[in-house]
Amino acid sequence: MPKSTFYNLDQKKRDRIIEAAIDEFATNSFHKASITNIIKNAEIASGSFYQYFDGKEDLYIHLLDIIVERKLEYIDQVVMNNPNDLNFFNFLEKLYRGGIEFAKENPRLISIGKNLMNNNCEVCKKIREQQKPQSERFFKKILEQAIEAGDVKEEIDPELTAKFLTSINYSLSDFIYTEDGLNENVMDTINELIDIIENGIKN
Amino acid sequence: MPKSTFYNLDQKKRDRIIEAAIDEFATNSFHKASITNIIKNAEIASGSFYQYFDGKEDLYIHLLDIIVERKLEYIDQVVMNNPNDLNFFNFLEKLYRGGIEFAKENPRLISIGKNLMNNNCEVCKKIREQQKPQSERFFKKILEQAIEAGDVKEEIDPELTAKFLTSINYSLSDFIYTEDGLNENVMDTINELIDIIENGIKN
Amino acid sequence: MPKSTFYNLDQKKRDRIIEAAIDEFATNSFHKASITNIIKNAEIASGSFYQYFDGKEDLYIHLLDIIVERKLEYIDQVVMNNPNDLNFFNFLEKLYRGGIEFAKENPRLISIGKNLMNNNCEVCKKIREQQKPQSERFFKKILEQAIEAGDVKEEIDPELTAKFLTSINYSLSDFIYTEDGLNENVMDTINELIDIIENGIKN
Amino acid sequence: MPKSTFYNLDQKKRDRIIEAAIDEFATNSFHKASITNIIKNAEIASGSFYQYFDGKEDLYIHLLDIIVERKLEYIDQVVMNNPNDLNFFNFLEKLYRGGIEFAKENPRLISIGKNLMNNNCEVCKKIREQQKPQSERFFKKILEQAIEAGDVKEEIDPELTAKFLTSINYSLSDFIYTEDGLNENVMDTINELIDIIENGIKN
DNA sequence: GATGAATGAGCGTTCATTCAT
DNA sequence: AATGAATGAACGCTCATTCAT
Repeated sequence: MPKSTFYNLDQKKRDRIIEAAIDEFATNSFHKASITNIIKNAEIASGSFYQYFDGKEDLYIHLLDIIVERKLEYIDQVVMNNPNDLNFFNFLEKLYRGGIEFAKENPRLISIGKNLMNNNCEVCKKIREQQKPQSERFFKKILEQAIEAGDVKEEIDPELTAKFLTSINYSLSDFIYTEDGLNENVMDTINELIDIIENGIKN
Repeated sequence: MPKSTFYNLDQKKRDRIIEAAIDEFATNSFHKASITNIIKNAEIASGSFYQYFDGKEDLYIHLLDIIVERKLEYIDQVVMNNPNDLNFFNFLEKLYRGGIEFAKENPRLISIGKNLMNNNCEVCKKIREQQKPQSERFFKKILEQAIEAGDVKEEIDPELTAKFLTSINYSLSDFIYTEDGLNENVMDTINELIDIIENGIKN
Repeated sequence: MPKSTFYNLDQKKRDRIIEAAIDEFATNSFHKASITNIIKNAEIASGSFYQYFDGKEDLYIHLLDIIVERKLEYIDQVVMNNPNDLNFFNFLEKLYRGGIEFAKENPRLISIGKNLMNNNCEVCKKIREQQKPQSERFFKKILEQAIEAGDVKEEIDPELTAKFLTSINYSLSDFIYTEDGLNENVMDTINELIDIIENGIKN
Repeated sequence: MPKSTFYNLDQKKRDRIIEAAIDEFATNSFHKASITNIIKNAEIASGSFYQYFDGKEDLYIHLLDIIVERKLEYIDQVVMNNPNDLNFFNFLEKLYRGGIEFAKENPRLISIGKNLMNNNCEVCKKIREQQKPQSERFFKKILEQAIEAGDVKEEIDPELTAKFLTSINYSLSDFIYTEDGLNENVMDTINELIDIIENGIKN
């Protein structure tokens, strides 16, 4: 958690620091990411950094909080436009679509997230243990609701399928880029994907 | 590429170096992985290391070559046992099963692979750009064969579905561990997974 | 010397600062003692500190003045109760006894004093050069009086013996703690000590 | 404990490092002492230092070992010249004399020792707890022998008197310097001191 | 008089790599 | 071919002090 001094800073300076930090952690693993670099790019004094944050790990965790927060805004938009009569597969489509759009607009944040998920350093492991199950629980809950609503067949194992949907959700951002660069027809892709899943588990 | 001096070493010494390197890169990101540590654990002189390899990156690339080579042995076994009358979905099951088994028996190698895929450092990006399309091309080829053989319906986009199957293949190893530890029933999991896919794209 | 602003502070704030400073200098050498820490524990603004004192050294010297002042109160009590018919060795006993009691009740102040005596940093050396001779002069004076009064034999060298008595006085506080913790019978100890000295130099 | 690499160095370089370290620790408390400074004065690369020692604490402990070792040479000389028919007080005189001479010739080592005894930092406390009782035990042992031999009267408490003699031993070096500089007649001083003690505890 | 953000020199330490033997 | 000492840039971080408000 940043210290209160960080929140007392004017918006511009705070933004400069966060921007520099995102840049650095997006292009480097936790250990490679250099506080020295962030300080240089944010144009603050080295001592100042430690008046805002407890240290490298503190900044990193704050960055992850920001990512979750920003991603939730996308999900919220989906949920807002999701009247109860939408079925599970339409909901899933909106969710994945939101995820893709978020990834498209925030490639650096996605990069940080991916590094977190795959880096075996102690800090990353610790943070993962706190955060991992949340996404799976979310998918499990909406799957159970979908079974109850009759959208999804009863025989599937919600826990396993939740893992499956989570995994796809995580790797979705990989679909944005083809061998040759940005894939402009991602939305078609999503629809095909949903079709496959729908054929697999619909009631 | 290791220098010729490395291949002139006796097997035992070479093994010690590779073992130490796998250990180090399996538990640390490229940057955090310490040549100093590898040298210590392999019990060689620090100067010697630079007579075998050009540096850290050279060793890392060699390690990745070893991983690909070892994984191909598993796939080869599957292909060997794969008479032409096996249909696409049985083949896919064997492939994934082989992947899971490989992951189970070589957790350190999988760990290195995951790090490679998700680390945005220059070295990792460079290597990925060289290696990424290979797996997708493999799946695309067998998908096209499966369409021709009538196992898979014609309407699907082979390129997209190849990406999809590749992505699942990569994330498969995540299924080995549940929240509570080792998942003993992975094979059931695979079957459920294949069923979902089969329902989605079969002819 | 604290600035006048310090003396304009209300007693409570002044006490908080001195308390925090004593705590810090009692547990750390001059260099390790942290103004930052003192500021935090005294709950004042960092800028304020430099409106009260010229800096770390200024505060330290002020602390030493306080210690001397407080110790003199103990000695004063001894002197007050010291009618002229007390002989030198009774006086010495009272003096040492007072010292022990002071050390017992003010372990932090003693700790600061010991650090001052043994730290070779420039600040400490400078202060020592100003303060060291005072104690020796005190003992020399009362020794000369004791010789005149016939309590102590004429052959001893007052200057040397003053050094000797001063040195014992300084190290007296070490006797409070045995290897196994607090020594409950310190007063017996003192008496034995005085006996040894008395046998050594009495007339 | 220095690493083996340190002992592989040629004598000259080793001496330069130890000299620089003694200089630094003699004039600064443990925390103030700067490895950077030692490195600069010893004219070695910063990385080299950490190939010789595990770090600051390791070097400090090694320095203390050197001090003990060098001081024991003085004591050994005394013991060598100490035929059994020497009585306790002659022995004590030689011991103190040796101590004084050692302090005279090695003021920096004495300075380091004094700092160790009086610095409340964790490192110093830890080391003290391991080393403190040794000196007192030494004096207690020879006191008990002296009582048995009839040199010292039976009524004294050996433990207390050992503390007393140890304390004098420690503070002896303070006698070398008077207010006005080096005291040339230290040996007379010692004799007077021994006389006082002898009058106090002899049989 | 009070505040607390800003500063930057300095610290101990790590590490990939070089090079003389 | 083998050795291991030497190197020095870079790192995360601390701290006394300054200064604008």
